[in-house]
Amino acid sequence: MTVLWRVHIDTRTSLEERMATTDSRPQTDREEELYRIRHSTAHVMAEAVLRVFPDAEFAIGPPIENGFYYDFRLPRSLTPEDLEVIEEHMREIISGDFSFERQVVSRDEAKQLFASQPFKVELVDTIPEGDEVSLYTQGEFTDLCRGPHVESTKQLSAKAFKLLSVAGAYWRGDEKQPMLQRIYGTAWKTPKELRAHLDHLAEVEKRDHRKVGRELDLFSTHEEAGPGLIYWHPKGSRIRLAVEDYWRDAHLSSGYDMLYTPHVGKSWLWEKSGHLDFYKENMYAPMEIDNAEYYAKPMNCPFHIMIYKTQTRSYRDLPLRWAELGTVYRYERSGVLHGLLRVRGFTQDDAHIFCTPDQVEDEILTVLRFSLQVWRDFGFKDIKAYLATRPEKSVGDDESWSKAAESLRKAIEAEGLSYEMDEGGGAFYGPKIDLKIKDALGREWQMSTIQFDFNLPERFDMSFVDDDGKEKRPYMVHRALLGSIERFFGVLIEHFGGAFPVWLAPVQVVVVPVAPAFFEYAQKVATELRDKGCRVEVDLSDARMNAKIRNAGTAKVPYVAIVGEKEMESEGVAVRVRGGAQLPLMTAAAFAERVAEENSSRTLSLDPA
RNA sequence: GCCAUCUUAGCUCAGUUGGUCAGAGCACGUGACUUGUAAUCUCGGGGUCGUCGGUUCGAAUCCGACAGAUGGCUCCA
Repeated sequence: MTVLWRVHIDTRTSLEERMATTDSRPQTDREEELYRIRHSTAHVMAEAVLRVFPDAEFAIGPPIENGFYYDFRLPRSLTPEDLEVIEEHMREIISGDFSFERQVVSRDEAKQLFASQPFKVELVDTIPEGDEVSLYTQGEFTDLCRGPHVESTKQLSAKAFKLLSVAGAYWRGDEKQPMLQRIYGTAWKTPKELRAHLDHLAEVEKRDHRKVGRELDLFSTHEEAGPGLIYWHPKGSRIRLAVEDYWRDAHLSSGYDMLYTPHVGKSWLWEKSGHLDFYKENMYAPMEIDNAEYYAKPMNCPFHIMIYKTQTRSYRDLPLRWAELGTVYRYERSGVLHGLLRVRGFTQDDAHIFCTPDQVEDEILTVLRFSLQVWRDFGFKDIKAYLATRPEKSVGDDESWSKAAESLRKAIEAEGLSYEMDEGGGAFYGPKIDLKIKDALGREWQMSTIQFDFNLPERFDMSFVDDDGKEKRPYMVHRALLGSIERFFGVLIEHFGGAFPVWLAPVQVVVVPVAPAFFEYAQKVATELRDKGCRVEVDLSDARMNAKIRNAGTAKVPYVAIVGEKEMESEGVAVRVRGGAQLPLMTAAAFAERVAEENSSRTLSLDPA
């Protein structure tokens, strides 16, 4: 309720949260088995912790995606060395072949048993009336637990788990509650699966956009100049330009108009919109100009509405589709900032659609279809929708809500998208569709959002004149496809691991002369490529050819055009494709043609064929 | 914001118990070499060891505060 329109939250998959939170049992046999393994490994870890810290107080320890965690209150902070000791104890316990014994007790018995465990006592009281209170015991450790577990520790593998990290976590996730220490671990059926998972984690680390961004000289942040604010370097900016050029073209040819609006607005605007009531804690402090308070904008919507209201709008004018790459500033708590994915200043690829109630269904379908096309063009094919409906506290009448939600559902089904319902998960001002996009490493990212707004048109008293001559309230839909350009860039970097397709690559071709004698010809080739619109660099340094090729490879440049005696004679180029493949000798003109074609068709793969 | 960890040259990192410990590789500059598909060699410049304060004869090293970064923190048997 405190948030009017946020697309910039929940940077990463909520899969983990869902597994940890929902009551849903695992779907498949394999999931069921892993669930038991992880849950049981968590108990084994708790027993190991108990051995090291006899005074430990235990909170909760559920299985999560790929692993498990357990929260404790301990007499001192854990160190990485502690994890090794705990792991050692765990291996010992696992090899001990202890069985997991289930036992049902009364609430009073449970409370007595856990007299020295305040968190457990609290948990007993949260078990719904009528549910059994069950305990699981293995070895010297007994836990209040719903189960299920493996039958015995011998069904766990001492070589298929690993403790990964220590983190702080509030008891019951409430920042007013005590801070506990959480140990995260991963557990699998076999050592091979564990290795595969650890390899996956290594790959994720390798592709980290913060690392790749520095290596490829794409962007930076500066603590002296303010955290969470992104500096786009020339190469990063070049990629952004390619993204924005595409974005603009796609919007213009899909019936959108473009807007530019100010970066700040007087307090009147934010009072009117309600942001100062509901969103103030996320806004930058006001600056005073001529005795008035101005705020840096956290959202673009009020500005677009101002433009809407400059004229009396007729039903004949609608729908209006207004898009803006609007840069907004939001105060994010210091602990949540993360590279490009969670920042304090960012550019939304924002749009607002104003339409009549009759047009809503078509508009929603069109905007959904459009966003799917955009994602496919960037090489993301695995997309899932989440349809969020009316929460308890909300504005607007029932009819509008159900009509809006219905149009969202119809659009999803018309596009054949798989989707999940998020009942009551809509914003207070309207239902929405969120799209989650899976990247090359199988991670889900929440990027696009399509949201109805029954609040702002009311607050700003927006209207259009209908065919019966009466003034009516237009429907307003917010939508962002890429979300924020910064965050999209971060995901893009990790999706491609920095090896961008030609149409996005900041440098598409590096021309490498084999010796200074061919510098002139190399420049001629570069000019020919440049004339065809290719982004090309010539390496005229006095480094050796091998070093030049290596540098281009490290920079993940798609093509290296090598020129020497043979090429000069035939006006050709010897092209090496990123990854090492070699194209057949071709003329410089033919190569330029090829790159230009890949550029304009936004080819994603780099096939030598 | 809260918990933990971290902060040494542009980057990646060494620096044993506080006492020539301010180092290496890459990058950068210089000179030589003039090369056919992932690193040629030479020499050189560069850091008040995040900031401020404290302990000590002496601090990159120990203590505290602050800043930033990193891993986490809705509900949760």
